[in-house]
Amino acid sequence: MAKQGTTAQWLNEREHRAWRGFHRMRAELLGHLARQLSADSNLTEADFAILVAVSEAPDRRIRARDLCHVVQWERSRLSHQIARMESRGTIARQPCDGDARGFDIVLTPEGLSAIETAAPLHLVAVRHCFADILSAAQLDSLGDIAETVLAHLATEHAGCS
Amino acid sequence: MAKQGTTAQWLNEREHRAWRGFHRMRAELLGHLARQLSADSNLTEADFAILVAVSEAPDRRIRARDLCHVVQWERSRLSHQIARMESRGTIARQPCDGDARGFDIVLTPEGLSAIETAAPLHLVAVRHCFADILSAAQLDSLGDIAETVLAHLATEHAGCS
DNA sequence: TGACAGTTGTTGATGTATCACTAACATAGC
DNA sequence: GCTATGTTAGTGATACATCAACAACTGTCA
Repeated sequence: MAKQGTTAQWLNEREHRAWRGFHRMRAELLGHLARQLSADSNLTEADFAILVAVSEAPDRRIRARDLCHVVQWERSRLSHQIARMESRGTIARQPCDGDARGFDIVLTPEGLSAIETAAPLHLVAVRHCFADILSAAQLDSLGDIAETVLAHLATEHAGCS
Repeated sequence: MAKQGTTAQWLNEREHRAWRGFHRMRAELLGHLARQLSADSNLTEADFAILVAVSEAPDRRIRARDLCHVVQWERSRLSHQIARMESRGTIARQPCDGDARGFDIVLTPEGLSAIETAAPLHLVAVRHCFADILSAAQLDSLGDIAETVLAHLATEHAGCS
């Protein structure tokens, strides 16, 4: 690996442990939950997120544009995902009145039953591998850490770059 | 959303904050670092991981099988990544003596210069968005949390399921 | 009207992840 | 030697993510 005259300290032991740990936790934990979800309900994480968002919307119907904001995805990513889920029969597109450009996304009966089965199972998995094995202090600390990092990134983006 | 007679407590305020925070931190932080890396060095995170691993191996040469262990990837995932990087000219495959099945991965001159440029820039980014904005206590706590979760998942897998 | 900027959503190319499969090898028994 | 069995190595098919380019519609303003 290279070193440059422009300094930039290497990570010390503590920093390195935190960074590596974060990476490995992310990889293993999310991988585990995704496999579990797929085995239990034949849904992907993406499917699950969309189904939850639609099922929580008023009348279980939401315009694609608004769904983008709820799940914090880009339009294109949502468009591809919607197309896949439509072909699998969990959701459907319906015209959106007042604006011929847009579409409303609604749950099909299959989609509704899928999310009603999957949600409690997924909750148990999150409890089992995450919430129940960490202390209150650890949960608070993780919340603080995330808040700190996210706030930093937000100011970063606000100032453009 | 469904509730089932089989209980399964919903996440409380503290648990929910930690879980949502972890998810959003992962998405925003890793997304930011990946964009930065791509802009600075025209490398993906996967490219970076492989180049680091190869450049740290003895003689800057490592057998595919061993590289799998170093980066903790599945063979198949590595195989695809190697093919892409070979086509982009950052690494090359060479026959491996003693075993006609395997091959060694080596850096090309382009690959070497890419990693020597990228590594210090990436380090600065990790410092700036992560290591430098968290306290020592927070770094320790995150390390502990990751260790706890990973240890739990390991025993989980050890006992099969 | 009609030009035009902004919004909404789709598409295609490229990159990435995972599963199921085949090829190469090792070892044991005949 | 020659099969049977199991392991390791790598690829192909399929699904998902991201980016850039595009098409369709809306509202505004001349």
